[in-house]
Amino acid sequence: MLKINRKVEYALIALKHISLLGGDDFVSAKALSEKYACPPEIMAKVLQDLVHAKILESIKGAGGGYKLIKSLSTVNFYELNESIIGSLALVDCLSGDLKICEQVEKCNIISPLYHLNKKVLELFKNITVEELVKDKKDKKEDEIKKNMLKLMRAS
Amino acid sequence: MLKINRKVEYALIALKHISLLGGDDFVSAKALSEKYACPPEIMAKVLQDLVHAKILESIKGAGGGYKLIKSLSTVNFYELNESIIGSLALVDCLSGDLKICEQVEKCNIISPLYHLNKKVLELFKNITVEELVKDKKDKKEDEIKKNMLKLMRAS
DNA sequence: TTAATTCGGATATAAAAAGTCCGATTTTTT
DNA sequence: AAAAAATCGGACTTTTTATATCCGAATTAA
Repeated sequence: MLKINRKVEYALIALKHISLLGGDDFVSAKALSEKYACPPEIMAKVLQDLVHAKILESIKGAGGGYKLIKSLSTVNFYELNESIIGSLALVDCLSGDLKICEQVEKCNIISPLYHLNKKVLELFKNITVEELVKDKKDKKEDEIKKNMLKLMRAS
Repeated sequence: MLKINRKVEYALIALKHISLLGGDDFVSAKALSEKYACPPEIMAKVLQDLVHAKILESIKGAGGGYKLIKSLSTVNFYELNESIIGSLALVDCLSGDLKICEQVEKCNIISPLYHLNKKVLELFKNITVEELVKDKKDKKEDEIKKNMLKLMRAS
């Protein structure tokens, strides 16, 4: 519940890698999937989505791959999500896809949810992807990784 | 994606109804489920969760039901979610349940996601359930309902 | 004693997310 | 010319999560 999509995580991971590369270097889906231990097909699809969104450019064929063609300071987290999974919303009746909800007529909480939904989306819109892939280590990161590794050893 | 849980919606719907009732009136799960067109068993479970969270009090037996025992101004939306579905997080590795993530060691985006996650949860913590069930009609609500009904007729 | 209710566990169904597979195309390298 | 390394995109399968249902027990008012 409230989870962001795994593909969006892969996108951030890939964009961080690619943005650190810089220049005219191309990186392939395969290389990224190996480096970050995720399924190559999914990484490939995510990168394709980013091409469609004009965030990356692709070169086909042997030696091909992807490079950045848009400054990540001009892409916000809301847009990134939309590029990959489509419409975002806390509840279906507020999503762009307008799924039918049988409860509408009886529903007594539409309006407050609309405002809450708006706030969350605004939060996402106010965070650039650049900020999310910025290369800053902090204690939090080490702490989280440490705890996770401990947990994994224990199980 | 990013959806809040349907049970939480039922909880809000029920709490709004119950808070408008006021006083010492009890309302049953069955009555609520009929009024708001949702499955009675689910409404019942949600109400039980709210009893466990000491937001409602229940009276068993014929003529029994639920009433409010806590001011909704003292319950925030984060707590409401936790009462009903447990730990909230944008990604599993940041949830209280600490699910194992095979990518941890390779992951290069933990820290920014930690901060984003914190912001969203803080947004939820800063909204009281009282605000969410406040009885204010606005144009948005009418607009949304109108669009939804049009959509339903069209299909 | 019966009917209406809460309570809680178990299970089933449906929907969504995540992952896999396949075949086509493009381009470089041999 | 052929082979290898890539992107591309559709279809499909599997897994997980969310939603819903079912059942039986306990409680209490009528």
